[in-house]
Amino acid sequence: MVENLVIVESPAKAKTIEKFLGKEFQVKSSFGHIRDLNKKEFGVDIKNDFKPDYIISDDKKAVVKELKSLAKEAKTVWLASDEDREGEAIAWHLAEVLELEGEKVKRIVFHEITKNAILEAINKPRLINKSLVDAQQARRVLDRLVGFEVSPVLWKKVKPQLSAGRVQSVAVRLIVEKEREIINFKTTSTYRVVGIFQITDDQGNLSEIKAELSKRFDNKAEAGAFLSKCLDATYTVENIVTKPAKRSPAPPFTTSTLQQEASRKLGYSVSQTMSVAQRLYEAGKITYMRTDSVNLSSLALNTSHSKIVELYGEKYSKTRQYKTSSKGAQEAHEAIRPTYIDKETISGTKQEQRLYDLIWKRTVASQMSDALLEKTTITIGISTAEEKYIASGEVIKFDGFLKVYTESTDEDDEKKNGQNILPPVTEGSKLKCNEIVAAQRFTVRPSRYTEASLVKKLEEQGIGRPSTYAPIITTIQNRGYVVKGDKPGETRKFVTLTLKNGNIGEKTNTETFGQEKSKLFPTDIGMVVTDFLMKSFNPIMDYNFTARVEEQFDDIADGGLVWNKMIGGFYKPFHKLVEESLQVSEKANGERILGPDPESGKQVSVKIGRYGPLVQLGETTDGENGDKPKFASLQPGQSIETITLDEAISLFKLPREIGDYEGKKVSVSVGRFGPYIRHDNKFISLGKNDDLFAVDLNRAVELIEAKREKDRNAIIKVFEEDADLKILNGRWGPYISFKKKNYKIPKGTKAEELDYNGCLKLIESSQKTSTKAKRKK
DNA sequence: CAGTGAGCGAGCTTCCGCTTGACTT
Repeated sequence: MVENLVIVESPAKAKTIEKFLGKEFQVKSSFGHIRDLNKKEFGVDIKNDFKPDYIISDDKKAVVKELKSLAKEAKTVWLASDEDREGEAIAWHLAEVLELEGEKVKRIVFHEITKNAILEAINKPRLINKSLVDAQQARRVLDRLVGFEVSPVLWKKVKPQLSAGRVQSVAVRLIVEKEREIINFKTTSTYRVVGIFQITDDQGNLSEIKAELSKRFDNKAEAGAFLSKCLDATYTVENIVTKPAKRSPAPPFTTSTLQQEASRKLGYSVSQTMSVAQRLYEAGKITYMRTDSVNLSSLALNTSHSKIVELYGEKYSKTRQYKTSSKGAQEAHEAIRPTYIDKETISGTKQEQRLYDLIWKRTVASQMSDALLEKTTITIGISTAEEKYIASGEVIKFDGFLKVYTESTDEDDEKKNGQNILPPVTEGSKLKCNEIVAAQRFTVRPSRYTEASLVKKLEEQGIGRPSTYAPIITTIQNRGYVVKGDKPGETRKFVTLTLKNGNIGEKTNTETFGQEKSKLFPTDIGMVVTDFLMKSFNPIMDYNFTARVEEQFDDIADGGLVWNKMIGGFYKPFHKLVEESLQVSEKANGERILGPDPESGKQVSVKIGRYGPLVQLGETTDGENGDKPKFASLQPGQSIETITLDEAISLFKLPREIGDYEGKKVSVSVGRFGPYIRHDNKFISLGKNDDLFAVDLNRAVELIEAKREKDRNAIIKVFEEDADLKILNGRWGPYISFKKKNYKIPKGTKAEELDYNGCLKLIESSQKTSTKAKRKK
């Protein structure tokens, strides 16, 4: 029998700690929370002072059973969950469920997983902090109240299965507002003037200075007038300013900054980053990956120092302690760093190695010296005009942390990271002007959020936690509020005026702009739901809502506020909003009237229907006279917000008949799975580059024949015994098709060699496992 | 798998934060 049972949250942590503690300690994991509010019911007894109804969820029953029996045998149970609100609550739930009382239970916390820290913690046990637990209960109950009262309003007013919540609804709001900002953005242009000057030094070497005019012109005429003024101008260096500057490294990674950098530098999605990090953590290669702390342990600081000295020398080392600045941080863990900083590389998959490399560099760089720079600004005067040219350069005098790592930014503008060295000049020296270019530049419209930049924004507002950033992004996409996608760039013309060799020339070029990859776009549903929530539940949609309730949670944690009193204060006005919103009879469908149809004069409108966004021709009230309105679904890429009358009207022209083939009609239309050709009751998807309104009979026949060819190759084997049973070749390789259901062929089994009985066996065994899986759910 | 869009009502959905597997149709 082991006398001491230590319970931590994660099994990987348990394994490490067990090694530090002697044989008389057994370390187990709770796998996070063991109890939660009842999911099938409302879970909160509103009439009874918001009493929570906690239950042990099915997937935790086995864990709890094991912990219970171990706890019974142990003399002392050490609850070592994290030192934040959620961790304290986990400890409390464990104490309750395992029926631990008095001397038998001890609460301990440690800030780093080292032998010393843990032994120290064991020597300084404390009691469970019930105020902190209450703050968690308040957080939990508030989220349940919001989610389970507002979501049903959406089912009634918009569409079933939708959801609303303190975090997700605000995340969607951010994306919707960004989209409207883009829709409403008015592009303007100015003329930016750049002069290219030449100077010859004493040795006769020629060098070039690129300088930008201090003024931008509003239009071509003004820019042209300026260039004319410069025809006979001379240029003089009027002023040279040299200033030292320094740049400091970014702090070590938190969950959110790791997600951002892995997205920018490695192109990982937020969830991808988290699962790769999880594998590194489980392999003992990095510290815990869900954290909001930038703190490094003293051990980490020491190994960083010696590693930096070893690799780059003493003057590259500068030990730094960072302070967390993000709102609502709870700092239960260290920053994300390599467990062993002296290991520059690791074994593992390519993905793991790249992420580890990023973490290693960021951690090490954070403990390195500042980079020292010299910034030079040269002002060039024009003899015939008042404006000045400004040339700026930057020289790195000492690279410091830049030797290892530079943080990326979201706005990858034209600026290069490299140095821009200016040639040596002296005040008063004359410059020869080689060329002046005045180019039309457009204002840049805002870009949509990436997964990672949304996480950044949420963190800045104190919304969501490290463990929830990735799930939030999945949720808002699963609910159909947001889609991740690309947008092709548009092209536009721009004018450049050039002054060279005493002549002013004009040229018109084209450029592409506004191209976006892997960005978050709101759907029509997302917009309609956001508008509805903004109108009916404004206080909850406020960007500061979370921050304000967090303040109250802090008061609860400090013992200054009783949790169910706080919830009561929130619930009364909130529930009134719920009731009021239900009293309004009309549904929220985002309807927009586009105008009359030029042919029939009937009204054309767009709105959300039962099956998604649609256009409608005619009004329902017309139905009295026998004419029912016509409907058509919007195509992917179209939205209620931006569709034009012309685009809407062309949707009614489907299905479009384009001719006959083999005596049967060929038509084009669009369905749930995108645009298709219909022929002889068969459906063939259109290719990505085919235009629905441009496809002709020739192209259609091509596609029909291609499809026939593919179908011929699809059948690998048929059986005399049963016509329903076939072996087919699909997207993922061979599979068995039987009575309209598909079955997998296990790896190592050759499809060609399978006989009738072999197939039946596979079908039987797969049916067994699938019913098992269903039962588990 | 490729129609649909009236209205009613059965029975369903839904939150956020802690954790890791079990899943690949």
